[in-house]
Amino acid sequence: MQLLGHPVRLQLLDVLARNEGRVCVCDLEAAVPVKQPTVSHHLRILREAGLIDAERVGQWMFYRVRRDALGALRDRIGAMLEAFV
Amino acid sequence: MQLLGHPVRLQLLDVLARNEGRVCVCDLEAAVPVKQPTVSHHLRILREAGLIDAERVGQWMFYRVRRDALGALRDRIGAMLEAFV
DNA sequence: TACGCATATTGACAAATGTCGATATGTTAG
DNA sequence: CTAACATATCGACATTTGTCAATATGCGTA
Repeated sequence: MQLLGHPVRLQLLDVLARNEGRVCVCDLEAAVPVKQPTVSHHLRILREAGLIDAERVGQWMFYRVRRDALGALRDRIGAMLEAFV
Repeated sequence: MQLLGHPVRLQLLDVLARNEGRVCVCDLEAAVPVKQPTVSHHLRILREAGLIDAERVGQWMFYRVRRDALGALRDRIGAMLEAFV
């Protein structure tokens, strides 16, 4: 849950979700108010959580959302909140 | 979002959601692995976020979930995640 | 009034998290 | 092979967040 509690990570997910295909780090970096090492840091967190995955293409790394994982997360969070309502 | 990112707050919400009426701090304290001042701290955070509210009854404070607010939060989070999927 | 109880607040400290500069790793082009 | 580029990792530091002991506040009772 605290994965989604950071604005930079939400922005990254947002950009990745909008761009159907893959996005390189350089583009993500441009979309977010932190420097490149920090972008890599957040990308790693998202990747280790299984929400995105990465693929090397030439000298670039391309990331994309795992819509299945995000769907499952949405379901889990929805169920949790539903139990509170 | 980071409101829901702390286990103690989730436990508090859980207890409050289960008990339809009101729950006093002493009962909440028993349900959670932190000391009383910390419970008060988290309760304040939840209250300031509008997710619960408090009422004084004699020497006790009774808390209860605001199911409307949690419903609204669920909807907002759901919509957000839906946009990512 | 004074005492005891329930909760809140304060202040200090600890732990977790975020950030960045410097540098390492891997890639392509010449 | 070397240079230039893209990204990752490291290490130090700053910020945020969580925690608790001590204390304050508010209420009921004698």
